[in-house]
Amino acid sequence: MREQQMLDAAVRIFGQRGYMAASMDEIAELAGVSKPLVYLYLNSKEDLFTACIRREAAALTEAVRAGVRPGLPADRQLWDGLRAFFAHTAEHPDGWSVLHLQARTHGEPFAAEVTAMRAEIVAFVTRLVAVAAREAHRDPDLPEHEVAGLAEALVGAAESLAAWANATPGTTARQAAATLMNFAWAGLGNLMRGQVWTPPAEPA
Amino acid sequence: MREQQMLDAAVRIFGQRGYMAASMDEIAELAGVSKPLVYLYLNSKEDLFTACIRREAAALTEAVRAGVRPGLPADRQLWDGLRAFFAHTAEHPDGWSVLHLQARTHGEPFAAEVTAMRAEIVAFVTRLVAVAAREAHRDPDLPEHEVAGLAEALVGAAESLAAWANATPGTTARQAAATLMNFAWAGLGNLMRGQVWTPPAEPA
Amino acid sequence: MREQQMLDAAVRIFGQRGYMAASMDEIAELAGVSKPLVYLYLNSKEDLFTACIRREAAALTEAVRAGVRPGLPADRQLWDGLRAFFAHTAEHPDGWSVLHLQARTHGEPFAAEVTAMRAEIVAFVTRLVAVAAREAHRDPDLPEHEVAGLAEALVGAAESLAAWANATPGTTARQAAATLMNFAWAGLGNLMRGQVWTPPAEPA
Amino acid sequence: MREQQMLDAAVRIFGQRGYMAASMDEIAELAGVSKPLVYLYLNSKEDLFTACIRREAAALTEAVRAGVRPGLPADRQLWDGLRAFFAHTAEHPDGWSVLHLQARTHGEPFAAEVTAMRAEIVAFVTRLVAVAAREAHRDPDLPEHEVAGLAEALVGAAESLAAWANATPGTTARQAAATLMNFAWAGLGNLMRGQVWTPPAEPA
DNA sequence: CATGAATGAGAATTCATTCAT
DNA sequence: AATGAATGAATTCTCATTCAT
Repeated sequence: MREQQMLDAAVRIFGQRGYMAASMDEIAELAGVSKPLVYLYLNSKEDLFTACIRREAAALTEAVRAGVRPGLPADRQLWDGLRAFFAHTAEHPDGWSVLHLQARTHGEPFAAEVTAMRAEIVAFVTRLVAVAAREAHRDPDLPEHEVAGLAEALVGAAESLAAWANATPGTTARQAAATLMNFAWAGLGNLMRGQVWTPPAEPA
Repeated sequence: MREQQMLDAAVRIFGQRGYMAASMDEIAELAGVSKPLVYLYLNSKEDLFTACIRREAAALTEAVRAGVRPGLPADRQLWDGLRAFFAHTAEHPDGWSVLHLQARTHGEPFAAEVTAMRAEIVAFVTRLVAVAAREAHRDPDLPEHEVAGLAEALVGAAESLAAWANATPGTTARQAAATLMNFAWAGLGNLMRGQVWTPPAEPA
Repeated sequence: MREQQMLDAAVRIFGQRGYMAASMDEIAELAGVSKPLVYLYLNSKEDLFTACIRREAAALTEAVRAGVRPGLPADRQLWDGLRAFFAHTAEHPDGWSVLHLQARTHGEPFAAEVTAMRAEIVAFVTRLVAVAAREAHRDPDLPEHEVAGLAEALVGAAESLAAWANATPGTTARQAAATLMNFAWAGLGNLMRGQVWTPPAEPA
Repeated sequence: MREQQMLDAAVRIFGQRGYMAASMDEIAELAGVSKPLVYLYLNSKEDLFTACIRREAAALTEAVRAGVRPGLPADRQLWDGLRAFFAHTAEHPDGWSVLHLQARTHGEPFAAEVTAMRAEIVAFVTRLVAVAAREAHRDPDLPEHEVAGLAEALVGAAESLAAWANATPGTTARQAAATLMNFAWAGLGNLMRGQVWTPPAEPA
C-alpha cells in the first residue's frame, strides 16, 4: 500500500545519500506523494528511518532463515545461510547500505536496531559452530570467549565480502559464499595443503 | 603546524558527530582558530573531510607497515601486521571512525579515498598469502581470484573485529589478533581437530 | 444543534490556546465531528472565529441585560449590571478570553466585532450616568465628551477587575462589583454635585 | 546599534500582527537585515519577543517614573504619572500593544514579564492611595484588600482609557488623564472621608 | 449529510561560506 | 596572516483547506 511506496523510496534515498543528507522532500518526490503525507504515515524523519531499518532487517533475517534447512549438517547450513545472505544483499544494495552503513553511523537509537538484528545472526552462527564442534567430537571444548570472537569474525568477514561482491562485477553470491566457506571452514593453513572445502552439488 | 591542529580537531568532530552533523563552527572552535582561517587552509568542508581521510589513512597504513618486518615468515608478518592494525585503531578511535564509518557513508568521492587505502592493505595481504602458498609448495597454485577473495575476507574480518574489540572492554589488540589468526590461519575445520595456531613468543 | 457543539469546542480551544495556536484539527476533534463538516457549517477559520466572537458577545450582553431591571434607580441598575457581568465572565472564562484577549489581538476584522459589543455596553452605561445626573438635578450638565470618557473608564475598570477577580481565588462576583461600585459611584456622586478635580495649570 | 533596529522592527510587527502571526522573515526584512542575523543577536522567536517585552516595559515604567516628582502631594503625583502614561502609550502604540495585548495572550513566560511590570505600577499607585489616606487623616484605615482592588481598578481603567484615547482621534493625553482623575480622585476622596456606597441586601 | 485521504504554502531554524577590514 | 560580521540556501515540520466517495 501507500506506506510501502514511501518506505521503498526512503530506503533508496537513505541508502544512497545517507541519513543526514537525505531530504524529506526528495523522499516524498521519489515516492510520488506529497511531503505532508509522509509525515502523516511516518511521524518524523527519525521514525521514518527507524521504520526503514526495521523493515530491511526483518527482510534480511527472513531471507537467511528461509535459505537454511535446520535438519542438515552444520557446514551445509552455514553454506546455505551465506548464499542467502549474499544473494539478498546483492539484490537489495540500498537496504544493505541502510543496515550496514547508515544505521550504525547515526546514534544509538538507530544502531541499537541493527545491533539487535546482528545479535540474532551472530547467535545463529554461534550455534552452528557449537554444533560443528560436537559433530567433530572436539575435546576439550572451544572456550566460549573464543567462539564469540570466531562468530564475530565470520559475520564481519561476510559483511565485508558483501560490499566487495557488490562492488566487483561478475561476482555471484555463490562465489562469495564459496570463498568465505573456504576461508572459514578449511582455514588458510589447510588451503595451503590443498585441503579445500567443497560445496555440495547444486540441484538446479 | 596550524594545519595539523585543524585536522586534529576535524578528525575528532567528524569521528564523533559524523560528517554531516559536524559543523565548521565547532571544528574551528575546537581547533582554537577562526572559521575563515579554516577555509583559508582547507577550502571547503568536503576538502577538509578529504584531508582528514587521507591523513588518517596514511597514518594507519604507515602504522601497519612499521609493525611488519619484511624478511620474516608469512604468518609472522601477518601476525605483526594485525597487532599493529588493532593497536592503531584502538589508539585512534576517531580516526578509525572517520575511515571505517564516516567516509564510506557519504558518497563516492570520500568512499573512493578509503577504497584506495583498503586496496593497498588488501594487496599487502594478498602478497602474504601468495608467499605462504609458495612457502608451503602448494600445487597447484590457488587461482588469483580466489586469493583476492581470501584477502578481502581476512581484511573484512579484521575491520569487523576492530570495532568489536573497541566496543568490548578488556579486549586487547593482542587478543583480537590472536582470535583472527586462529580463525584465518588454522581454519575452523582445523580448530575442530584441536590444531591451533600458536602466536610466537613475545620478546618484550 | 450540530453548529452549537462546534462553536462550544471552538470557544474552548480559541480561549485556551489563542487564535493562531488553535488548530482546526483540535477543534473538530473536541467537537466530535470531522474537519470537513466544520468547513461546511463555518466556512473558514476566520469565519469560525468571528462566529465565536459574535456568540459570546451576544451571550455577555444578554446576561447583563437580563440582570438589570429598567425601572430601578441608576445606582441599582449599575450594581445589578456589574454583578451580572462579573458573574458571567467568571462562569465563561474561555468566552471572556476570546472576547477580551483573543479577538483584540488579531487584527481589525475581529477587533471590530468586540468594539461593537463594547460600544453597546458603553452606551448603556452612558445612559445610566445621564439618568443619574438628571436624578441628582446636576446643573450645568456634564459635557457629553466627559460622560463618554467616564463610561469608558468605568467599563475598562470592570474589564480589568474581571481578569483580576478570575485570577484571584476567593474573589466573588459580588465582591468585585462592590469594589468597583465603591470606586465608581462615590466618584461619580461627587461629580454629580459639581465637585470636580481641577488639573493644575500648565506652564508651557 | 544593530540590535536596536531589530527590536524596533520586531515591536512594530509583533504589535501589529500579533506574536504568532508575525514571521521572522517579515521582521528581518523590516529591520533591513538578513534572518540569520536576527538569530545571531536574539536566539529565537521567543527570546526576541521577550526582549521586546522587556524593552517596552522598561521604557514605559521609565517614562512614568520620569514624569512624577516624589515630593509633591499624592494627587499631583497621580496626575503627573497618568499624563506620562497616556503620553507614552500614545507615542508608542505598537509597544503598548505588545505589552497590553500580545504579551498577555501567549503563555506564562511572556505574561509573567508584563505581570512584573504591572505589579510595579500597581504598587506605586497603592503607595499613593495610602499616602492620600494619611493626608486625609482617614480613620479607620481602608482595609488592605480594598486598597488592592481599588488600585487594580484604577490601573485597569487607565489601561482601558489608553486604548480608547488612541482610538479616538483628538483625545490628548491631558484629556484622558483629566477624565480619569475626575473619576478616580473624586471617588477616592469620598472613600477617604468614609463615605462608602452600600450594596443593597440580597434576598437569597 | 459526512468523511478519509491528500496537499500547497509557509513557519522557525541552521549552516557552509564569504566580505571588509 | 587573521577575523568579526553577515547571508543565501536548505531543512524539518505544520496547518488551513479541499476532493472523491
